[in-house]
Amino acid sequence: MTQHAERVQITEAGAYRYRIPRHGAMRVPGVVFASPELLPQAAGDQALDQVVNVAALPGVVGASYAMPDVHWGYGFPIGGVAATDVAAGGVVSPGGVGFDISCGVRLLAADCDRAEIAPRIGALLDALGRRTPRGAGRGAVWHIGRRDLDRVLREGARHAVERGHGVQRDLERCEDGGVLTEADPAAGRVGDRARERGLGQLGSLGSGNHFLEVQEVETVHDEATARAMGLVAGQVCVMIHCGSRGLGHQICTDQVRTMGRAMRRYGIEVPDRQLACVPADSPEGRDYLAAMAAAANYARANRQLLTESSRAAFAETVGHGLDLVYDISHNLAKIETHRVDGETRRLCVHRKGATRALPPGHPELPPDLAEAGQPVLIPGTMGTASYLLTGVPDGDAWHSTCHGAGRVESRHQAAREVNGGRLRAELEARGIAVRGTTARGLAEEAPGAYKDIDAVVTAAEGAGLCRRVARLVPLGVVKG
DNA sequence: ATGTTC
Repeated sequence: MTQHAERVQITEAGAYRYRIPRHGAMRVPGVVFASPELLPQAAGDQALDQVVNVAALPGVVGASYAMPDVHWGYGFPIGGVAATDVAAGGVVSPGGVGFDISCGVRLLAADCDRAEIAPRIGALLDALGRRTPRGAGRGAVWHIGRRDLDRVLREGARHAVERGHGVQRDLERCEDGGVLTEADPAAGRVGDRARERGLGQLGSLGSGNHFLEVQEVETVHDEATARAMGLVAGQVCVMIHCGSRGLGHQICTDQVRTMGRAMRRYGIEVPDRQLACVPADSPEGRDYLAAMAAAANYARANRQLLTESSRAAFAETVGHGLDLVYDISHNLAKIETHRVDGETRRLCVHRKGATRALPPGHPELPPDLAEAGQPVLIPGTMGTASYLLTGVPDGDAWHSTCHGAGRVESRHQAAREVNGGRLRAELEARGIAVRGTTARGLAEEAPGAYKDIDAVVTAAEGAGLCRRVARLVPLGVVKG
């Protein structure tokens, strides 16, 4: 029997902004950035209940935030952002990062326009498909031993580049330079099972909503910023959306198990056991963050290897190169410094299905992007648009914005309503080349199962979280 | 998301 929670009470609080006043165990209010249409409304959708639950985490400051693409997730909503004050016993929660640790997006810019590659798009997609292991399970392009895997976990994309998989400039265009140096995959943090799964999947795409797309810059909203990021209208790009595969999933599973036990020792109570958490500055909290960083490094190395596969496919079919625009995660907890009530505080910022969006002038930007701001990469649904955004001064929610379209139908529901073969034919008829894995996999990712990406970005921009730079549309898609 | 149910 299903028991439906009482509807969460929300009030309008400005442009594309709703507020959930504090009640019950909430330590801070909830803030939801959305239009009326984007608010979770399906019966049984408990995303807003999850926003309320997150507001009860020990040490949480500001608000429990939800982005316009928010939907139900494990403990935390996907599209949720919450920060805790580390020095005040603020917690870290694996549920606030998600199972696909450091899942993220990479955008590559080709030195050619659509017309130039149009005659060879089929051959290009064939080559990309052939070189990109995808779907559930094994499939690596870089076969390494345990010692090298340990270096991947410690050094991320930097290690891949050191071993010849990429160029130095790639690292300059990765968040954190492609490596979280606090990673520590010591035994007890990253187990044998996680390592075993990771060894067989380096350079693979995965499944679900992960994809590799050849895209065209369809609309440039801000020419100067787009140019500073290396993009002009009509240009061909590659967008890669994937994460830490089975390794990240296994690390999350293992950490959630141990954290559930540790939580009781700290006397922490949470409204949902999926919000298991411990103080970020505790032995168990530091263990989680070190293991999470190792998984994040794997994800960044993985995207680096997928980049090299794409470069090889472009070189052999169309004879063009690919420059990295940026690589950004949307599933991560980060220790960051922010102003809270007039004081500088160290916060553990959880972004789960939410993207960091640094404004122009932020000290963490690479020098050649200092004036433009951080490229914020928003993958849309298969067959629809994707966006390049940037951060804004005084960006809300600790400089965060949306991460994608946001699912509104379950995979099961989508698969029941859509015929994968027909969907593929429709995409091909619209000129979008498709290299999929299974018909069911395609059906589960049908555009109708997601919110409208244009509406999500309009809400994120309207709420003052980010600014549009360019809109990209697919020419061909390789689906996991 | 995930060797799609340890």
